[in-house]
Amino acid sequence: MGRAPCCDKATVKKGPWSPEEDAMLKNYIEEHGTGGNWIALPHKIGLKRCGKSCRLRWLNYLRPNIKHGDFTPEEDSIICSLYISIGSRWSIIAAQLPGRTDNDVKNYWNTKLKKRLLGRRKDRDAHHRQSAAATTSETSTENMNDAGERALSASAMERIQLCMQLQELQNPLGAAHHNPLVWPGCSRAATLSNNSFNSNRSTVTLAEQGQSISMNEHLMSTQLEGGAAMDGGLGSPSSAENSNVISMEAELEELLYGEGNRSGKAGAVDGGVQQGDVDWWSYDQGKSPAGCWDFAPEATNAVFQDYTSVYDI
DNA sequence: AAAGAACGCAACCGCGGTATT
DNA sequence: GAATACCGCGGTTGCGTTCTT
Repeated sequence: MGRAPCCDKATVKKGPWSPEEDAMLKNYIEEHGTGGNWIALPHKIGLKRCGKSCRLRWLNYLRPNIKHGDFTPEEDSIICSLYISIGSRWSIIAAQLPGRTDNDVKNYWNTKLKKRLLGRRKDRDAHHRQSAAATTSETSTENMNDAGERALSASAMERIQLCMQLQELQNPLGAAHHNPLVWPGCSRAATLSNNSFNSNRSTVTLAEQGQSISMNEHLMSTQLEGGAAMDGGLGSPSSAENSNVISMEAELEELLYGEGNRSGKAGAVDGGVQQGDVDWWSYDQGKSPAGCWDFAPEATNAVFQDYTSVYDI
């Protein structure tokens, strides 16, 4: 037995809001506040809208100081950094971007940033399918990996891919072959994979405060659950650790805009994937052992194990 | 110029968490 | 402790706009 609906769907209006409805809602809230009860609000105003719809409209559109469009490179960097560390926690990510709503950030990620970073996936998948069809000698290990990949959510897959890209950038010589993936800001993963955590510690510039803090400190401060991603924040990093802290921003910048565009990244924002961007899906195995899905199956398994352990999939 | 495809964004839906009774 | 109601979130959908053929 499901929960009773919050409103009568037969009498409630749906679809785009009219300027009149916007004005009614805005005027009422500015004068009286929400009253702590969104469900009752539309009745008080005389709107034929669901309370949830009113709340969404207010938070995403009518609220003062809302910014729309034109995400800055700094905002791009923050979104990517946080997405890699905490996944699709849009409300938390949006909280670091003054004037941005979670819906805005989510849409921006889905329509722009994800494509910019992972846009090669379709081509790569098509190529992979062709290769698979051309040969009947797939190993059982490979099949297991395919199943493992399918078992992960799209979000998890994206985060794995992004982390691998970052690791590749940080360690182009392929040492990552011996260093299973470490999630930025996650010492538990580092422990599980017997790896150094320091080189992957992220630094996020908080646009609102104009200061830089480590991703771990940041995540602790955002009161995320005491799970995996937060463990890296336990205790203060030693001076040795501090000396090894590498800002993720530069790497993200490179991923987002390509090395050739780092100085002119603003222009690249609107251009999508361009020549010079990191060609993630075209990496071959010899060139990038840990930087793509083609690397050794045992490494893939380690990645999945780490990931599923840490994120409790 | 027209048709279809792709894109971008606003809005909706359903679920989990939490407060209240 | 159970039931209920609401809030807030993330995923998804629908539709208008823009681009491509």
